[in-house]
Amino acid sequence: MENIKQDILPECELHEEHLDLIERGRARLPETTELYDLSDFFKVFGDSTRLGILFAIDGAPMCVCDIAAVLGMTKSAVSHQLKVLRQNRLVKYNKVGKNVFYELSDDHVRDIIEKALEHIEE
Amino acid sequence: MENIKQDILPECELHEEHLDLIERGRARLPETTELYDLSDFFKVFGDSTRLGILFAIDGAPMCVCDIAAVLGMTKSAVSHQLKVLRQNRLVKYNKVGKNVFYELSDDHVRDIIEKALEHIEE
DNA sequence: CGAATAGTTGAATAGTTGTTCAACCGTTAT
DNA sequence: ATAACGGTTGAACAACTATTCAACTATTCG
Repeated sequence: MENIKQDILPECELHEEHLDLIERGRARLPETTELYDLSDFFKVFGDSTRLGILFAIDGAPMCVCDIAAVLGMTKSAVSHQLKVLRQNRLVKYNKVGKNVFYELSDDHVRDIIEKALEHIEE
Repeated sequence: MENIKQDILPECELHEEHLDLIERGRARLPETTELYDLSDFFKVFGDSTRLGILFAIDGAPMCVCDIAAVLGMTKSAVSHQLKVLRQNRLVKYNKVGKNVFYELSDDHVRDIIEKALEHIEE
């Protein structure tokens, strides 16, 4: 999902103390793939439509049409975003007749959003 | 940062039960502006370079050049992303001679990243 | 002073992303 | 069977975003 950029020569003069800081900084850095997984995860929450969907279905499962009505959007747009949420396992669904009811896949999702809300209100 | 889409007519047939579901869904939905603030906040974390910076400076303040060396990127690219982190008050800095040392603005940032890491490892 | 280094910035470009539109599939009801 | 509805999908387009490049500021040092 993103390009890899590694092992480019630093452009600044590297005194001993800085070399030490760089060494320590590298040690704190997670694996590249983990960094990408993490940013991809946050990207899912970085869209107001997807957040809206998560809030809407939090507590009561809803079908696509009703989610679209709640958000004031087309079924298609909502369905596209539900696909993203599905792929990241943030929602689960079950079909009932012509309807597909979506709900939060677990309470973990709620936690993450609440933590962020806390930070914002300050 | 995003377009507003509201009060579009729902396209699906609205039986009474669905009207009730929609009503409840709307009640759970936060204010539009709050939804945008929240998604904007997550967007900041939705980039591996910015996450890398946050991990790198977590624990020890670092100057731009050293951050660039840790990540294997140019100073310019790092500086651009530091600006985003500054604007969202996730980092603070102080100048020492020619260097600008950046550090995490508070422990809240750490918490949020850890919560997400928990969710991913599963 | 002038040269060198650290950092910032704006414009340009390439890549990504969200919504729309139209076509499609599956289920239900006539 | 066929029409109608709920939902999904792929292509296209517009808007956005991250990196690069070059130019710039500020500070230090000779």
